[in-house]
Amino acid sequence: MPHHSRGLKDPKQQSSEQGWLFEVAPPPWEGDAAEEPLAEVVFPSGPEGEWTYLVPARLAGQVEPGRRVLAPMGRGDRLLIGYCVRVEYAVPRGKLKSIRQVLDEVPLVPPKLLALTRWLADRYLCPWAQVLETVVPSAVRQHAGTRLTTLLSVPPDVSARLNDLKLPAAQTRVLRLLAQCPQPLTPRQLAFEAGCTQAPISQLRRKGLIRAEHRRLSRFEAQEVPAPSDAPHALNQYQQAALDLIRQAIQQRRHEVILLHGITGSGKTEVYIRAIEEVISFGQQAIVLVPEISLTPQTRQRFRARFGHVAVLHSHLNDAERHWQWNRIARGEVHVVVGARSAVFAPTPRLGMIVVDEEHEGSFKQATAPRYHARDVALARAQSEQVPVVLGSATPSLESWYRALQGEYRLAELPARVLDRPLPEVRVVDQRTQLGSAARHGPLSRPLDEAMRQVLREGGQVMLLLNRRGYATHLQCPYCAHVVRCPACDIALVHHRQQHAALCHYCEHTQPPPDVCPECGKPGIRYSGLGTQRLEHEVQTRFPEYPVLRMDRDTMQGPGSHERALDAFRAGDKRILLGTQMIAKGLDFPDVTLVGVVNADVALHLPDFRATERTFQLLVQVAGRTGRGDRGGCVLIQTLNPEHVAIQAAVRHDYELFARRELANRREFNYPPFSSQIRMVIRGPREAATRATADELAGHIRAALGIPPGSMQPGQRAAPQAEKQTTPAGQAATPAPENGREAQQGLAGPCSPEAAGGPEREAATRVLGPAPAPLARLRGLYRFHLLIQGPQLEPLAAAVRQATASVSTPEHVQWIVDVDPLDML
DNA sequence: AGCACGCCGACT
DNA sequence: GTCGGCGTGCTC
Repeated sequence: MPHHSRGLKDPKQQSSEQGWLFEVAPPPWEGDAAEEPLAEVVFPSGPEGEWTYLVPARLAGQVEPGRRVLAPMGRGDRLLIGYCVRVEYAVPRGKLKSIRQVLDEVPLVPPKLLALTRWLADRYLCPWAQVLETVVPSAVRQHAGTRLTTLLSVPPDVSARLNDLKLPAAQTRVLRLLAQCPQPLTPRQLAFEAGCTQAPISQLRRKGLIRAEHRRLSRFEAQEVPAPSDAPHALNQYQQAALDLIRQAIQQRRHEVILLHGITGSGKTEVYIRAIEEVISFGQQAIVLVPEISLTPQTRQRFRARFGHVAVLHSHLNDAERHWQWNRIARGEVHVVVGARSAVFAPTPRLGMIVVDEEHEGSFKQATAPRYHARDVALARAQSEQVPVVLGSATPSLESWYRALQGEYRLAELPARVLDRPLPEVRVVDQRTQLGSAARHGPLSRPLDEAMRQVLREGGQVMLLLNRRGYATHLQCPYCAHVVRCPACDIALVHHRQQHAALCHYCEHTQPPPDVCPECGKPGIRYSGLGTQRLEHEVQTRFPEYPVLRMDRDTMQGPGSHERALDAFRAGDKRILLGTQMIAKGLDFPDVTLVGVVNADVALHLPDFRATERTFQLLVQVAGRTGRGDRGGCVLIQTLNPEHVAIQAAVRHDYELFARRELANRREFNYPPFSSQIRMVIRGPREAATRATADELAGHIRAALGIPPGSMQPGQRAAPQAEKQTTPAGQAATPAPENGREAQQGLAGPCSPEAAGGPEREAATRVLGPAPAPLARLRGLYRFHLLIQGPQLEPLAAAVRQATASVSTPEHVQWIVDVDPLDML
């Protein structure tokens, strides 16, 4: 039976039931004579599902849930590594094979985490074993940094008759030395101490006078420099109120979700730290999830300065370190675990709280199977362990915000910055009126240019955000309008002047930039579309006296490059910092008194219903980089859409305005949080076969959901967000959904009073597509996608399970299933 | 995932 | 007459 057919429900729909994550196994003492221990095993590389094996007597105590085993599979009894997920006492049914060997000395996954992995497999529609392989770091599976060692000791009965034994001199010396030793020794150590070779030791072992045991010991020595300690910062009234709310939940040992909505610079971290202190005082541990990008040395220092026993799980740990940290955490030696996405699986024995900082960040969603969202996993884990969760953000995701409005989460607001610093003034530069002077002013409008000059004259620093890397974002022939595209990906190549190459941002394809049109052969290809490289060039030309620092994926390659760049900016060697969104998040430079957004519209018109949300979040985050010192700050946003709600709300620092408007939009189109979604991408080397598989899958899913084929509900569009800026010849353009009607209606448009809290209207269940994905070809593969949408997730999931089980994939066609997709490209 | 069985075409 | 193509199905 496939493991997922048992239908564990979404925790949110089942919050009243306790213990929903746990399996009940009959206690061993209730079994009758014919019953014996049977192990349920799942295989990461092997057939899907759970397989039952006999536990031979010699392994009786060793086979337990969470430990890996070697088990025979198939006619040839090929030995496979599998995870034991359950041991039951039952009468064996049919002919069963036996476990051959146990691979781990202790469970790699403790019982509570094991239950969580099962929940993940159900929720994200992937094999249980695949989840286990994700949750347990490979360093732990490989026992990295440990060595199997022999430890020698003298049994007590031998110690007692030590004087009665008649032995050769060397053996007597060895035995007496070892008997005196408080700890067991390795053969090597013993030989060294006794000043002899291995021979007398071997003799003693053969005679049974020395007992040998084999243990896996860590060879890893931690060498952490103690961080300078840091005193608590004083809390303002809002921070105190938020902390009180969290502490209540901690003290009452109650599961509760607290959404901490705090504007940039409002001191959210200090609230987390105080709450964690409370957790530690109860002898429990806390997990803090942060986006990978904010796992900087500064963040590490901050936590290490306030807590003695912190494990910071960052991406530069080596295998031995990672394994050592995992064991430390599992032994309960760590009070606080700080890490990115995967830290949600930290094996803390007594979890007291989970904090998800910047909970709106898309990097919490894993891009490969299992495509989990760490925030949602945190919610599930916290519920099963009955502990509070704190979700913190200046711009909460609309999913979280909506739940807070519905009363599912408690809302704590930090509406003021620490030390009562004001928020920066945000001004819009309407580039529609600047068009005539664009040639003279290039990427920097006159107001931005003047503001920069003034700030630099006064000794301040400037940050410029441009969320596109490269020099020119497209290469186009002015005669035949041909745009140079990636041969494998059907996406425009970006010119990188430093590498002197045209390259594809999706597959790393690189080619020399053409100087004649590859289509019509005429010379003079136009390099247009502004990227960070060209911006750097223009700014440097315009401000020759101030060296410019550029941060994007191209300049931040080597280890430590990030840190070095930020140190240079902090020291004031560089006065102008420009870059992609990697400069927008979390940085704290008190001398930055001007932030310029060079083009706020970059992400605004992508074919994705979250485009407005992403733009608003980015603007608020980058605006928050200024005004953090005594000198105040100012933000200039260049845009062609000054009336757009994302920009207007950012100008006013008004999250609630944005949320109200965008929630109304989501409700109208039944997008999340008013519906659940599953996206499927079907890809393959041949277009026709790929499309056929997508059609077949869609047919099965529609049938399973009871949707007649070809039916179109009112308001349904033929394709899920399938608009491309450019449509290749022969490919039918599909009608596009408006990803933000706000674009047209602006703030003057209608806004229904019940927009964010009105009565629930049942959203129709529908299947959009198949249609070519916005990235219709990637790395040489054609891509089609389906969007399955409905009021509840579980029926959609059931339909997808049914369909994927009954459709077979022809010739290299693959599909992926993405539950709660964040990315629609 | 691997491995066998199975049912049709070109070789000794 | 066999060797071998890889389509379907089973593995505790």
